[in-house]
Amino acid sequence: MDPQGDFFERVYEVVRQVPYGRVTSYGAIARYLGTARSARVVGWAMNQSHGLEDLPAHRVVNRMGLLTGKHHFGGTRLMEQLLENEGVRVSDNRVVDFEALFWDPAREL
DNA sequence: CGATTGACCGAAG
DNA sequence: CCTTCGGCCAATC
Repeated sequence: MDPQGDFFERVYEVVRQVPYGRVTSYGAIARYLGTARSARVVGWAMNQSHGLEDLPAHRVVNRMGLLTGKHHFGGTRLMEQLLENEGVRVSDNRVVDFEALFWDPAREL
């Protein structure tokens, strides 16, 4: 049961390495993995990550800091609550001070 | 097997 | 400044 191989696994691994109270973007992960132009595939990997509790998908947002994936969190504000629970303030589906909270694996790692 | 979509990003008009 | 288009990879129809 691993049709995608280790690609998705790498994505999950990076997301797991995201520090507490920080957020990253799909493109940042894609760039770190070498699939810079395939940020969409990273999004697909997240789609598979629904059953993964160890995957803080709520810390993954798009490059504008928009909680684009919040619709996939069960149709609730769980994603925003999780973020605010970590001290990340969310205003209208957008991470407040996103630039300061942005964690780039290719830069920090 | 061909066409469409998707939790994106970047450039161009 | 805002809108539109293209690209890139994988999964689903």
